[in-house]
Amino acid sequence: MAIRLQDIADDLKLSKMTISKVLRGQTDVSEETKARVLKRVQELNYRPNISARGLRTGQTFTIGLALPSLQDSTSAQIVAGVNEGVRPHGYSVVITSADGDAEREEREVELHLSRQVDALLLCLRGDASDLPQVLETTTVPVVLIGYPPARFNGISVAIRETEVGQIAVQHLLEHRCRRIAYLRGPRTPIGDMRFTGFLEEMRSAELAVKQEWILEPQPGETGYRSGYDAMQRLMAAKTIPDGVMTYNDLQAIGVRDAALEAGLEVPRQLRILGCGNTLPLCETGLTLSSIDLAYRELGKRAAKIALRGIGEKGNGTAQRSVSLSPRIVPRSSTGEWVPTERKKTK
Amino acid sequence: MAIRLQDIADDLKLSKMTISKVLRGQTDVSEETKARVLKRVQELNYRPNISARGLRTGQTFTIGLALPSLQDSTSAQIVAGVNEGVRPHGYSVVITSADGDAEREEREVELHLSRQVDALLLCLRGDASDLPQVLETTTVPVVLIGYPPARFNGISVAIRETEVGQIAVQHLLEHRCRRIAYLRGPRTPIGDMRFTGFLEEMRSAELAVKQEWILEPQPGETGYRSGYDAMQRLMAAKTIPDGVMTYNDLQAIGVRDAALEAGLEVPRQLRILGCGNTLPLCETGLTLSSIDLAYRELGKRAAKIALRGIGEKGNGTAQRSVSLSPRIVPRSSTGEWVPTERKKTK
DNA sequence: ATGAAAGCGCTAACAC
DNA sequence: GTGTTAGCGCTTTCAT
Repeated sequence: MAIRLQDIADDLKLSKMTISKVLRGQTDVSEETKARVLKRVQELNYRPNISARGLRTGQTFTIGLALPSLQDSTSAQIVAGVNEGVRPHGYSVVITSADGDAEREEREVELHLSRQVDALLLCLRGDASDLPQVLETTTVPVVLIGYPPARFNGISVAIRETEVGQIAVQHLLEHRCRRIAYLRGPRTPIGDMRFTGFLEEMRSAELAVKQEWILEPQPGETGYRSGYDAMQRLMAAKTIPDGVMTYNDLQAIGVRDAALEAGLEVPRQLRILGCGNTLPLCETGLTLSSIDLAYRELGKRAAKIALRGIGEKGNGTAQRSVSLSPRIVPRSSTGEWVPTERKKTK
Repeated sequence: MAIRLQDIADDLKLSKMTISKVLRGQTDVSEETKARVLKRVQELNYRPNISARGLRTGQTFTIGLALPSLQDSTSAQIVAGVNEGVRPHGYSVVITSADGDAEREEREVELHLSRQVDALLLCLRGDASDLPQVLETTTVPVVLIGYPPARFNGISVAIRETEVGQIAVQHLLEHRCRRIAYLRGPRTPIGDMRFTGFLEEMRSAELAVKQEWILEPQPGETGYRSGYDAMQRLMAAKTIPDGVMTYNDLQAIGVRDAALEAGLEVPRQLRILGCGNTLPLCETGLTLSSIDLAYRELGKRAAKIALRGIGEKGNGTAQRSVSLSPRIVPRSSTGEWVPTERKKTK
């Protein structure tokens, strides 16, 4: 077994209480004993047992992060952000993944509660319509990451997904697009919100939304191919759009390739805007403009809010939900046509 | 406070001992009480306090994962793999990141030990030369992910990095390359091993290794630009290579772009092999051949080994270290020149 | 088949 | 300043 408080006490002929006090920085200990204790603690490499402390104090200094999956880059960013957010406060993060399974989502939450996490960060599957039932009978602070299901009235942090559609249209308009096509994502709340934003902004710009320029990929098909296929369909029509916005970056690359193969000039004849800013190919000749979704920041904010929520039992200065605005990352696929220019290295 | 064993006991007019037994599947309880207990446990939504259990049994059912960073895709894959590996055994994973800081690496380990993790998975910074000192005074099973520093004699799991260099050369040879260039990564153990493998295989194929075809990027420069610049240097020489292998995929894309811009035909005149298989652009016209490093599998294996190590106190059936072989993922950048062909969708 | 007692390592509350 | 007592929620051991 590891070394305990009692061991130090015996060694120093003190009571373990004194050791405990020193370790927690209580002031009612003489400088001398404090020094002796600290020294011995160092030497013996003592490390407090957090389980025991947690049992006594009711705080585990652990927060749970329940994710729908760990495969996608979104999750990875959230994980990084949450870690960053809790670090300054000495908290640890326990991560679980439901791997897209609704039932497991429920079990995940149970697991975290069982572990007595001080707070729970919950990120539901994109198409989840209900909150895990377990949450109804619990008192730990929960922060939802992403959009909450219907009747949820707790705290949540999310990206303003409608703005995604809005700024996309704005950006394309600024670059003189008038015939804008939209490659929808799946029929999830997020997909719908982006689309709503798109429609709103098109309307307020008094631009026509042609039915055939709104494309919907096959369910489960949101990869490169769906973008490629979509662009082919667009080019088969009488009028070809001069701007395309997609649900994610991979689709945008598909759109780009289909367009280039058909001899279209990008961005002169067709401007392409991806979404997610997930591709690291930022310096390629024809670089993809995209929309940054700030998931990392989202995770960080969620963590901060949760941590603040731990102190104030009931509601107190009740935390408010937060939403973050997406941001256009302009690159050459929506920019002017500039023959690739590079700095010489010496 | 949450609901406790005692609450159920009171409610059912039993002792908490009986409840505990039922919950842990002991057999010396009558079927009838068992049923009653289970029912009430469900209704009251009881969840055992794992801290308390851990305090008593000495097991926390938690394993620690200490990473050097959370930003890169490698980490994300390891995280996913570890999670997958522990799930079937009811373990949870606590993740920490040192964010590239050597001192924090030490503190990370301390944190995990303080949390009484049942095992620790440790992934050191690429240029770490020493094991955290804390480990010398601990007894929890440690599994090192990646290559161990010099005098480490514990268990580790790693990718066979020398094989990376070897299979790269083999693959290029099979595709009739004879003038092979190598864009080295940083001077880390991993970078060195890959290079060693490269040299070995070149030697056994009796191919010349020209000094000017071994390129080394500026320290800290392993992105797109370093590949682009490297290729420009290669093209400035008298003889241009007919095959290039890089340290990562982004560099390979840089190489590709520089080559294409200069009018070289890829793969006919120049075959390019990346490393890491990290770019999701698998379906673009000119797709990048790469080497899959199986970090996810690595994480999974590490977890499994650690879990097995928990039971067997001392050494027993002492676990052995494991290494995984990298795998070529051939695509068009090293393949024959095939004009992009695509299936029509109906 | 059920339960009482003891204790895991720690800290809050209160002596001295 | 320092030490004593009690107990967090659970399981191990041993009576009944």
